[in-house]
Amino acid sequence: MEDVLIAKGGTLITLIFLQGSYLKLEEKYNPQPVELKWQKYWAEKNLYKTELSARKQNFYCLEMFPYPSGEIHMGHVRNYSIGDVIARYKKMRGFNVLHPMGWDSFGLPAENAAIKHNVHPSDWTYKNIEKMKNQLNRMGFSYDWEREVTTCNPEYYKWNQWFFLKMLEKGLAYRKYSHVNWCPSCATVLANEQVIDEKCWRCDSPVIQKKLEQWFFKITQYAEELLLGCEELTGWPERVVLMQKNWIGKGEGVEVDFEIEGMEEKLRIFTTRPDTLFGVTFMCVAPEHPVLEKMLLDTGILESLKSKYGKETEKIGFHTGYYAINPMNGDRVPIYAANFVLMEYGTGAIMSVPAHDQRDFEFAEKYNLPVKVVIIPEEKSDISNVNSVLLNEAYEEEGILVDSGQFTGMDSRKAKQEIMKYIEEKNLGRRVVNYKLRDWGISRQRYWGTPIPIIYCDNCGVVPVPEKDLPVILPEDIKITGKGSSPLLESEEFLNTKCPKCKANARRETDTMDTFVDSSWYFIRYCFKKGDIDLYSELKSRDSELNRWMPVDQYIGGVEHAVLHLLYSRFFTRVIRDLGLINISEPFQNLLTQGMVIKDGAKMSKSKGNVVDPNYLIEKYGADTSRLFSLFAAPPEKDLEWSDKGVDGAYRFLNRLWNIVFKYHQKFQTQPRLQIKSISDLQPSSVPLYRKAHQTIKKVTTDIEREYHFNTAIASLMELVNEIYTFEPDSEEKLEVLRFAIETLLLLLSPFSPHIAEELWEAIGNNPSIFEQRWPEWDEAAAKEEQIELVVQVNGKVRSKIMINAGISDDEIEKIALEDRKIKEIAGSKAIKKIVIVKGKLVNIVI
RNA sequence: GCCGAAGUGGCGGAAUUGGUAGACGCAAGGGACUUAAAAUCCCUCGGGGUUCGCCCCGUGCCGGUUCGAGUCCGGCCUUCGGCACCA
Repeated sequence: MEDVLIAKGGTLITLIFLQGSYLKLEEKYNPQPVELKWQKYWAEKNLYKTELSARKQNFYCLEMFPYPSGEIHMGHVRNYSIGDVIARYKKMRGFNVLHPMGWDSFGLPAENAAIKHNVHPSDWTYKNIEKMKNQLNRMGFSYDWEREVTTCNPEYYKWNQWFFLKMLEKGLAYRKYSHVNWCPSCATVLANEQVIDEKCWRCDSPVIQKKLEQWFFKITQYAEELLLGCEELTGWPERVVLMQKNWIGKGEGVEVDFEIEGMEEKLRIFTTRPDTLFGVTFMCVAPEHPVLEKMLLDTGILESLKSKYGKETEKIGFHTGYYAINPMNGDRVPIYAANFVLMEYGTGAIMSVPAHDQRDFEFAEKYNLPVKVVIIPEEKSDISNVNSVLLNEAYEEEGILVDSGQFTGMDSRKAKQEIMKYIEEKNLGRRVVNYKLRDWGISRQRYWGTPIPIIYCDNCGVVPVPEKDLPVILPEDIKITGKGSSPLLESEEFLNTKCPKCKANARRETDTMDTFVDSSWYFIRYCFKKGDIDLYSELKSRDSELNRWMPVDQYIGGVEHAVLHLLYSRFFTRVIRDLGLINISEPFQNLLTQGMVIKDGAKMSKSKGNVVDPNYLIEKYGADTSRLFSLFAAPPEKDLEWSDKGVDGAYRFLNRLWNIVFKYHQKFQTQPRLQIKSISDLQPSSVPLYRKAHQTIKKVTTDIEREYHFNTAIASLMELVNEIYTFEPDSEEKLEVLRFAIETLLLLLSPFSPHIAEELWEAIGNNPSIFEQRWPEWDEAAAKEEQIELVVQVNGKVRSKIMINAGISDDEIEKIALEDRKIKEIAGSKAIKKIVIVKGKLVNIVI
């Protein structure tokens, strides 16, 4: 108490001398030492360790893990800043927060680096992980590294192999022939991204398609469930859900069997337009269709057609010489083989209705095939001879059936149903559902991936590696040349093994898994601590860690993963559910897809030379400024236009904050606290800042809760700083109000710019860590304005603004408005038709 | 082609449920401080008019609903994403 009196007397120096322990704050904001100081403190205190106390609610905050390229980029800074704000905010709100990070560390770039720089993919990858981990820590992100996941670690990919075996048992993994991109010159398989303009990325030779036997996951078995599950994705952006739905691509229709003249076999087609069945003038089958083999055609023509299969824009085909009979009307129509018919969808054969399908129309024009109109628009239904009119394009809309036997005159919607019924009754076909979704090919003819745990034995055939022998370790002593077949084929030690069944000599599968397998369940792995885990025992545990944390409460990542990664993860979660490991189906409750970081109107990329290096930003401005700007410049889901000047602005803001705290921090350290009980006890000049502080708590809190609108939350923090700058603390009470405003400000700022908040929090006499503080709460009475500005409109135009007391009655508002000098001038003697009053805001006088 | 999102000052953006368009920041202009500059602090800042009181116009374009529309409805235009022979 004596100390305080001295301080009030103004002899601060004496006080410091007496106490000898006040905290020193640098006069100028120098971010680097401050940030390093607190990063060290947080690490030593293990502040981000995940806790699981039953008293608190759990919150799982997850950001998409990076590929360890060696350098973080602005996209990471943005993604992880968003996640970090949420994690820190939730922690301060009293949740147990799981906020992990890891490495999607298998994949092609490591092999490319190996070829280019002659380093082992493993060394290259782990070195990169170390570098990036340092960068992420330097950004001050609050990860619990005890749960770090590294997918290229056998401890992790062992479970990829385990899931593979489980799926094999359940018939969800199978082998079939499939195409790969093949470069004849490098004699190697190419990934899709290595094919540029149908040429090899390295040697420019044309890429050909080669058929290899490969492993698939039967995701199509879950197609309907994945589609239905979309309805539960209420916390996802609608467009992402829509993209998922479109990707699954459910099509309801009918399969119809057409007899082939002179063959036992029937030709089965799929159509969603049974109402056009009477308009069939020819049939088309995919070049791969098995019926073609029985037709004993010229293989040369067929092969050339196969080479034009798929992506060609021009439609090519040839007549097989065979004819089919339309079961509806007995029409005899030619069967063509055509490059535009896909073997993978439906039955690989179609009925062609050129009058009502644009693709068939183009094909018919090219090969001079007849066009038969069977549907006409309702408004033209009086035209008598429709087929004498030449079409310029197919009529694909619905309409009225003509020339369609007993169905003539029906509208197409009804006809669809009636014809389907007819087909089923007459046993000509059946209703079916088709999906665009294909099974997931997981085989990659690559080295740096999870070995597929399969052994090929001459006696026993395809033999799965027994679970007890997992993991099948990726051999380290290999040579990567980029040419020739997979490096695993060259590794005798890996390749040669014994058959687990008959112990004879056998070969291992040399393909590795698609890296999407790794990322399809890493969020599940995070629920356990680092090190060897035992999913077997999890199978038996009812109240497992897994069920306590899953689903992810908030997932944050780029929209580029809107389909594949998210769909595969939803698939895996269901498989894992069906194994009995987890009791939920949807892994991600809420999804935030952040926008790209743009500079000079284009996505940042090395080739465009418009990249901003986060290292440079950290060096020049520090992590707090980098984080703050990337959160302030745009709301998270929108693209962010980079602006060097804007970064200056964020830095300026933190400097203003620093300077104002520096000005008062010694006073706060020595001044005793006063209790502010309620806003009504304050002297009038204290009220505005106190009120502003409460309003800011409300604004920041609701902005975070409302779709994470950090940009407006930060704007309101800036407003509070501006208000603090105009405040003169010339009394003890006002100094206390100032202290309250600054403490509030630091608490609210802490998730965004954690280091400076922590430093200033300590400097004004509080104990660290600020992250052990509770998030502030606002007092509605204090946040409410006493006086409001009443907007007075006449016929919807603003004519006057009057300050009134909040909460006065409508009658009084009306009276005040009509007595206003300006309103009298305008409204004058005119008759008032109507008066509309919006509580506390506006009055509109209609004359 | 199909599906989706978005168009607001010189720029990034704000306006939460149909109720003051332009919060906050950047840039620009002016002033204070300084021998000077930087930094900092203060003021102005959509366009046009003005008797300096205010008035008119303004959220891609055209129309509609409403006392009142950036916001809702109908029709266009532009930009950006996703899918693309899926029968």
